[in-house]
Amino acid sequence: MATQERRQLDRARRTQEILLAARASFAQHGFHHATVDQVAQRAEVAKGTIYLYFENKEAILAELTLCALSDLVSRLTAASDGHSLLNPEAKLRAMAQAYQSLAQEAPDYFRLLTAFDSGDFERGLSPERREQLRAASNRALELVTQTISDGMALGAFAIGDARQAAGVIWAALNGALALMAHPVRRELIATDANLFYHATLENCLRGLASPPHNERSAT
Amino acid sequence: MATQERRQLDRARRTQEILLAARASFAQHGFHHATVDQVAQRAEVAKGTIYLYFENKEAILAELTLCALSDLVSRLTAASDGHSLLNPEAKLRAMAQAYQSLAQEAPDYFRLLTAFDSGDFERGLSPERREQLRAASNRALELVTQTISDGMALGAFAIGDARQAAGVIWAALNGALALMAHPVRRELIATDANLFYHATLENCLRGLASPPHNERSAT
Amino acid sequence: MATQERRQLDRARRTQEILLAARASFAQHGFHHATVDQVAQRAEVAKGTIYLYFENKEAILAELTLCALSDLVSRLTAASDGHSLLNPEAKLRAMAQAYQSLAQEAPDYFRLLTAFDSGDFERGLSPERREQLRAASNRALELVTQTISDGMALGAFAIGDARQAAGVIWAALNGALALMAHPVRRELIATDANLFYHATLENCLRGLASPPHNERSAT
Amino acid sequence: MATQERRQLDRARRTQEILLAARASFAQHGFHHATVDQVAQRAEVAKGTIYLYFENKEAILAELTLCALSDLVSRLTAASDGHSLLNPEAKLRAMAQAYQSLAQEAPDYFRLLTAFDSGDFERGLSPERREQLRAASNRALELVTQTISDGMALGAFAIGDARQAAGVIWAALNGALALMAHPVRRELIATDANLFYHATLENCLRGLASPPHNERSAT
DNA sequence: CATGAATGAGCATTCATTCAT
DNA sequence: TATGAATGAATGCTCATTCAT
Repeated sequence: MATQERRQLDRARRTQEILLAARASFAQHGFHHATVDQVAQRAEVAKGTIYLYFENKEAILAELTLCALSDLVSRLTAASDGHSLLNPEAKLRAMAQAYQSLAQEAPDYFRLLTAFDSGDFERGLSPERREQLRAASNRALELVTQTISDGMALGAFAIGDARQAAGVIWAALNGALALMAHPVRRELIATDANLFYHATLENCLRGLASPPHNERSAT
Repeated sequence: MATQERRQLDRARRTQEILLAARASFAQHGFHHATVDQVAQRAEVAKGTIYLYFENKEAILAELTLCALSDLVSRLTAASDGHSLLNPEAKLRAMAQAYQSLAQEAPDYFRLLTAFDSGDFERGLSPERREQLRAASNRALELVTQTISDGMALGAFAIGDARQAAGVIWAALNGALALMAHPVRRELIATDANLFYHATLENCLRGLASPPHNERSAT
Repeated sequence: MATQERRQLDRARRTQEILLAARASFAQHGFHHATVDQVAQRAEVAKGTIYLYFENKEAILAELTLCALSDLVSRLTAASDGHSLLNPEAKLRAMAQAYQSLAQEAPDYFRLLTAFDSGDFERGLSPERREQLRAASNRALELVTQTISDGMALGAFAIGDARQAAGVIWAALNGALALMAHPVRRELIATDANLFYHATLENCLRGLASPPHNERSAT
Repeated sequence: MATQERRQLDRARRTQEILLAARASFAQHGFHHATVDQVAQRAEVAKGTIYLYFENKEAILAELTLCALSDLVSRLTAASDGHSLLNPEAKLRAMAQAYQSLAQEAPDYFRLLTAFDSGDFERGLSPERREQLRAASNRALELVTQTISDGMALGAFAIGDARQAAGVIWAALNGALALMAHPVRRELIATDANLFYHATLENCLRGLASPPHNERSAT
């Protein structure tokens, strides 16, 4: 029936409105200080309505994080698809840029991912949600891993474990973005955020490409 | 007067007790969920007394973060001092290990640093506190920067900006520790935390050492 | 028109369904904690529909109480009809047993009566409802009163006011059932519920039968 | 130290004030509808203060119930002590009168007892509280039981189980008071409350005194 | 008639901070 | 200086009731 379709559309639209409002509120005040009242007000709904669409304040956060991850995967996929298999370095650069674009264009989304990474909220997370988040994260990581694998096959990367290497890049870029996100830190390093991100990426890539020279000097 | 000295000592001791209690409480429940009551109880002090020593709950956090930074600087200094100027790579490895040891031996301190990095609390931060935090951070970064400078002078590192390079390492290691701190992430990358940290570090070092090969393929 | 009849039947059926659902919900969670949502769900009706059949949550309760009273009257009538006018004591015993059977077979109904007796809900009771409840109660009491009157006429009971005596029996049995309904109380008295109820009844009956001996010793 | 004494006195006084306020509020609106705000306002304290003295809204109720039971025990004891062992009937009458006086002079207390009897609140009752309540109830019942035992020894009562008989009286008087507490019920029985209570009591006493005549007609 | 989405007042409870002693 | 009782604003969540479709 058309009515039912309409219903579902309405529901989806309303859900989106609430998510949007929550996203803004969380970004502005941080998850802990944002109140459900604020979200409701911004979404122009009654407070109770929120609870018709989400079980919890935390559920909103989880959903939002999922959206952020989904956004990330989209960007990474697009970046990956836009480059030849034969040039894995270029592909990685494109993906890194996609990551940065997320951080710049949707900083609130990025903060959400960061917050999730830091394990700040895990209390009221249902197992299914947790699994969804894990799966989405995995999709993102897998894209990078695959690219590195391709590079290894081509002899472009002198690396043993592709997935680990993907993690290393992820970690480094994460760290770079986190550092740049904080005024005090940015000021400390005294480099433009873009440049710094770029420098981090290139350092990683050089590291991937160069053979593991003797670490005998270690320890 | 001896009385005054005594007073200052008492005050310092009491301050330390409160900080210790707060550190434990914050670590156990997280900053937001830890209550001043708990801190007071653990410190065996009346709640009001807390406010004689600290302006705020946030001020305790700031002080604690400062302690954490100070701890970090100590460890880095010790690591730096233990190695010859002539082997900057070894020195960097030692400093990285010192960083990791902080994260492992004083995870609560490390979480504090991470939380500060993520800009989670800045609301009630007095300008002086902020400056103190900046200065301490700078001291830490400077130690790394200096080592890299030395390496550049020795020709060991093919890098332009030592401070930036220090930042890159910092960012990467930070990212690695952050990722490994989260069970879901750790599981995702499927590598032992120590190994992953080590891999990240070595990748950075290789990146520092290898000359900037052609980036023509970059966008 | 047949349509109208159909309508009325439908309405009645629906009303019954809702009442049944409410009865179960109220019994399970207690009136205060049962929600209209639950009732609606159990009745397989939309929440709004409830309000087409009942003005209020309280109105449902009132109606249910009325049903309970009606059930009681039925049982009492049956018990009364099953015994000869010539043996009023046996009749009273039968009626008391009917009362107990209600409490045992339909404990939710009985709780409703008890709750009504305790005056717990009177807020949103319309005057008509109140009158209906009074009338039904009166019917029940009248059956007992009549039996006692008969007994007085036969000389079996040495009592002045039949209605008052009926009230006394009612009160006593009520009290017995109430006491036995509470685990703590039952444990306290340390008697089997059935036995206790029986003892209460027999004590009442002995009281009815024996002449009012000298009360001079009373204060 | 005098300070500490003062403290304890203050605390006790405040506790009493809150209890008094709660007692009034609960009586006026019923436990479920009374709000902590109301209690606080009536007690002329801030809402938070309530929670310094009581863990819960329910805890207030429990304490209040305990007070009510304590009051009851006092009255029963006084009534019991005022009469000779040699006249157990008079003693029982005095105790019944004490019970009634509680219901009349402290109807809110009595409602509390009734509510507790009806098992309305048991959710958040700590085991210790429950035990306290049981113990107090037992003390009350024991006073009646003892008197009946004495009467049995004197041959005044033709009864087998003293404790059960005490329960029967308790139940009957409870039922009488409950019935009289409800306007609709009182109107129904058409007797003055005092008279009805008295009639119930005397019927019980007659029942106790008269030998168990043949129940052959039962069933 | 039936639906069920929307409402928003209401509530118990927490906790950082103050201040009289 | 130390105490800890008092404060009261703030918050997440519930649920009876309404009303547009």
